[in-house]
Amino acid sequence: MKAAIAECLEAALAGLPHLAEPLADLPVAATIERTRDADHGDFASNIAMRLAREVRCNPRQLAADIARELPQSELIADVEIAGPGFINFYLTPGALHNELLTILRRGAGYGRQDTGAGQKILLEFVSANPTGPLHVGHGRHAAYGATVGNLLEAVGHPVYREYYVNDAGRQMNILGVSVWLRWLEQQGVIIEFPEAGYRGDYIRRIASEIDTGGIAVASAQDFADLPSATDKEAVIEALIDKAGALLGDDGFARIRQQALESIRVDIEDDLAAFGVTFDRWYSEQSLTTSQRIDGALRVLDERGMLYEEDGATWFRARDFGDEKDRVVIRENGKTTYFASDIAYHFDKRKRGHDHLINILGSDHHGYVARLKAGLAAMGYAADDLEVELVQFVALYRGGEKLAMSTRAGEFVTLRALREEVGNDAARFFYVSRSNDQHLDFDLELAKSRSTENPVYYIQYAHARIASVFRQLTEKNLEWDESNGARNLELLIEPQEKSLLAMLSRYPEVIELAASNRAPQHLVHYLRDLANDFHTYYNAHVFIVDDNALRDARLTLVEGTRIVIANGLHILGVSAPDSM
RNA sequence: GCGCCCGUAGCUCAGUUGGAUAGAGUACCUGGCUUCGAACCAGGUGGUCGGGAGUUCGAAUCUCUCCGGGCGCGCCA
Repeated sequence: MKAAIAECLEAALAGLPHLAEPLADLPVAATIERTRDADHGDFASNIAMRLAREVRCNPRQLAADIARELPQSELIADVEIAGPGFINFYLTPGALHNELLTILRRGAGYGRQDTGAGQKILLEFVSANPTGPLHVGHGRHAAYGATVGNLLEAVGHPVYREYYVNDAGRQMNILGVSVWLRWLEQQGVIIEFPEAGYRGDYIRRIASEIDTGGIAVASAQDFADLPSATDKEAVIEALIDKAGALLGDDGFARIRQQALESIRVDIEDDLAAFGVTFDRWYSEQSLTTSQRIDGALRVLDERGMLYEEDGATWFRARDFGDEKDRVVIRENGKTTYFASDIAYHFDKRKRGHDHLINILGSDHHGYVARLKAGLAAMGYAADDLEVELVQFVALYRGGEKLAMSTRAGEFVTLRALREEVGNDAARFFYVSRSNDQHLDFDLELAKSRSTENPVYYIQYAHARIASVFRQLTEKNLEWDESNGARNLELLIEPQEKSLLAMLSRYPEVIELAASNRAPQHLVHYLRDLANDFHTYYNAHVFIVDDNALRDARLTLVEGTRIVIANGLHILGVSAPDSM
C-alpha cells in the first residue's frame, strides 16, 4: 500500500525536473508515513518541507506544485496540503477492499515480502555456556532471537540459526571437577565442595547418571594437600590438576564430555519446548580440532597483523578501530577465547552467509569492536557483523529482587518460568519491550495476574472470531466468501473503516520490525488490531439477516483472524480457537 | 577516569529513524450483558518527555553539558 503511494509520488516528481538534483539522495518512500490522526488522511509525505530549503521555495507552495502533478489513481481518493507543507493522501474505499481481498487470497502467507532481497543471514543467539540449565535471562535471548529470525524470514532473508557452544576452556574443567566431586560424594568419599565449583542440583543428577568407565574411587587422603579454602581460585586449580593426575587426561575428559553433552541436550530440549530451534550447534572445541584457529592465525600472521610481546602473541586490533591490541596466544602457548572467535566468525562468513547477526548480552558490549576488528582483519567488512545487545532481566518475587548466580545454583530457570507463566505469555512478554531496555520480571505478578497479560487480549480476539464462525454454523448459515467480496462497499461503519485501515498496515509493520530488529513494533500493532476488533465486535452484530452485509462483515472478520494468526505465529505464540 | 546503554503519566512501558494536539496497559472514577464469548467495550482524571543550552519550518527523537541508574574496561569465557 505504502509502495503504491510512493509510486504515485515519484510519478508526480518526474514532472518537476528542477527537483531532480535535490531528490538524488532522498528515497521518496522514506518521506511517506502513516498518519497518526485520521484527520490527516491515511498517508502523509513531508517531502515538500525536506526539499523546500534547497530549492528556496515556500514548502506549502512546493507541496501544491507536487500535488498538482499527481497522476490519477484508483487508490487515492483525495489529496490535500496541510500544516507547514504536508501532502496528505486519503485512500479510496476500494484500495482498502483490495487489500482485504489480498489478505484472504494469501492467507498464512500474507505479510511475507521480499525486501530482504535474498541476503543470507546467519543469526547467532543464546549461546549460553553449557555449564548449567538456562535461566530467565537466557529466555529473553531465546525469545528475542527466535522472533527476529522469524521477522527476517518474513521479509525474504534466508536465515540460518546457530548456537555457539562454549565447550572449551577452563569452565569445562571446572564443570568436570564439580561432577567428579559429586560422584565421589555418592561413592561415600566426602571432599569439601569448592566455592568456585558449580553447586546446582543438576550436577548431582549428572554425577549419578555418568558412565565413569571404571575409574578408581579416590580417597580423602588424596586431597589432603589442597590449598586453604580461602583462596577459591587456587583450590579449583589444584582440583583440576588432581583430576588430571588421578583420572588421567582421558578419564577426566570422559567425565567432562558427558557432563557437557548432558547439559547441552537439556538446553536443546528446553529451547525446543519453548519453540526455539537451531540449524546448528557449533562447537568451540571443533575450531581447534579442525585447525581453524591455527589457520586463521596463520592468515593474520601472513598479513603482518600479529606481533610478539611479553611472551604472548598479539593481534593489532587498534588498526581496525578497537581501543587496544588483543592477545591471541597466551604466554603459556594456549590460544585465547578471542582467537576462537576470530576463526569462528571468519568461518561463518566463509560458509556463504552475507550478513552475521549476533545477539549478545549487554555486558558484552565491550567485545563488539574486537569482533568487528577480527572480521575486518580477515578480509571482510566490519559491518558484515551486526551485534544486537539485549539488556538484563531483573527477576523479582513478590517485590524482592532475586540473585541469579549460576555457580551458587540459586537462579530461576527458564523451565521453571515457562511452567509458571506458560510459553505463550513468556514468549510474548520477553519481546514486548525493546531489547535495549532493562526488563523487570516479577514472578508473583506474572503468575497471579497472568490473565492481564496483553497476550490473552490478542488471543481472545482470535478465539472470539473462531467462535463467531461456530455460531454461524449453529444457526445453519454459511459464509459466502465471494458474495462478501462483492459487497465490501457495505462496510461503511467507522469501526469497519478503522479496522480495514489497520489491517492494511500489517506488511509495513513486519518490514519495520524486521529492519529494526524490533519485535515490539509487531506486539504493539497486534494489541491495537485486537483493540479495533473488540471495538467493532461490541458496536455491531456480524451475523445479521441481510446476506450481503453478513458476508461482507464476515469477510472483514476472517481477514482480521488471518492477520492476528500470522502476527502471533511470528512471535511464536499460539492462536487458539477457544480459551 | 574512559566507553556503551538507559531516564517519557502514581506503576510497567510504546513512540513508525526529525513531523501535526506525546500514546497504550495498569491503577482510580462513570456507564454498558435477555442479543455472535464481559478474558470485552465506551467515556473521564492523570505529563516541565531527568535539568539546562544549541541545531531548524518543526526536537521525546540530533549535538553539547550537568544530574541519576545499569553494564563494561583480563594473557577469563
